[in-house]
Amino acid sequence: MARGDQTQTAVLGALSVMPMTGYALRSEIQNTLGHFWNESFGQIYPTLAELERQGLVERRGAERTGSSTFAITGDGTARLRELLAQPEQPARPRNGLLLRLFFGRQLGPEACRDLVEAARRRAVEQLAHMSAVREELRNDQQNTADSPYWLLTVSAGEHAARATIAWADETLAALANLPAEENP
Amino acid sequence: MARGDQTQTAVLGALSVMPMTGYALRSEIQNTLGHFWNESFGQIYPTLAELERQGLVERRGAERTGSSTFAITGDGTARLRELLAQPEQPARPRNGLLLRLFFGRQLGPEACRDLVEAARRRAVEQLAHMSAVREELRNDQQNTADSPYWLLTVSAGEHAARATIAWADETLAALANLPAEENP
DNA sequence: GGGCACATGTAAGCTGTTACATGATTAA
DNA sequence: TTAATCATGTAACAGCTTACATGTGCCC
Repeated sequence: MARGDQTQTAVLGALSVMPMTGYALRSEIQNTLGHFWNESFGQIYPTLAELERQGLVERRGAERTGSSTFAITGDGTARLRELLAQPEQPARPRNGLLLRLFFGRQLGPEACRDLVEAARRRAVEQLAHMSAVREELRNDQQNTADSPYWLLTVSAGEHAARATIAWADETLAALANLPAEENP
Repeated sequence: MARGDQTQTAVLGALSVMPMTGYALRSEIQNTLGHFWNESFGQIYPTLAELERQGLVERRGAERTGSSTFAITGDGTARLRELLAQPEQPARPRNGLLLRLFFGRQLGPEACRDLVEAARRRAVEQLAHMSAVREELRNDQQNTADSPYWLLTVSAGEHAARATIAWADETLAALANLPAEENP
């Protein structure tokens, strides 16, 4: 699966749930897929244009007013299934926190502690966000066929956040026992 | 912190542990930072050239034979500390597994199960790899000043892997109770 | 002498972000 | 009427991968 196809997958997938504008697409992806996916306008609009050219989505509503809704077509749904069945594109990891900690000797234990505390705070926030999404899903009577799958990704976010919190607590305890770096 | 600087951080950081060739740099980054960081030759060599130009690293050994060792300079160490102190560059998440699961209704429960099982296997492998690294660190009498920090990143990898395994087991149980998608 | 690991580098090209330009609609 | 939000798009650029070109040293 070429990299660019992953954006097509995300866009077609979101439109398979409901038709919406490019702008709404961005918000939805940010709010709902935010903890594991990301797309910017610079990708969404060209991708929509390309998908329209291929007949995989349809533009509805007045183009002249500058606001149009996109809907997935039958071909689009078929293409989506094809794309989803392709092997995952392994993401290249780039964790700035762990990079800094790895060279923490140069940075010193106090700065490391600050970084870990910040990471812990972000994880706690994420946990709260996941709870909110879970609640939303419970109260939403639409999309009952999709929601079991959505909950799987929420659960993944919760597990990851809890793991981060547990690790941060351990790490803070370990850092407290480390000597301050004597800057040579 | 501009994005390109992150590669400089990784390169300077690795050279702060010990001098080595560009080739060795790549191997070290892949083996030791592999679970949270990534650099390719296409970045490493230009970065080394740029760092040399700025006097942050020194090239030692016969250039003509095609094999030279790079060592960090005093200025390089200062620069490294400066870079490490910069705020983290938030990585844009792109998790192909969760993207597929989110649209799992289109993909069907069986294909989802295969994906989750594959992810579980990868996590089990990662856990084994982390154990091996831990063992290596225990037996290594060099770098005793750095190793406490290295262990923090190993621990992060272990927590993440265990969280993935726990999530995968829950998810597989949940998927077993889902009806197969009737393809319309 | 053949193959493999070590070693250095470049160039093409893709992916993705950011900043900008533009305008409609809505609420204060 | 002004500001915010909704909405669409483009262009420049940064970042990174991949493939290629090239050569050495060592072991079998």
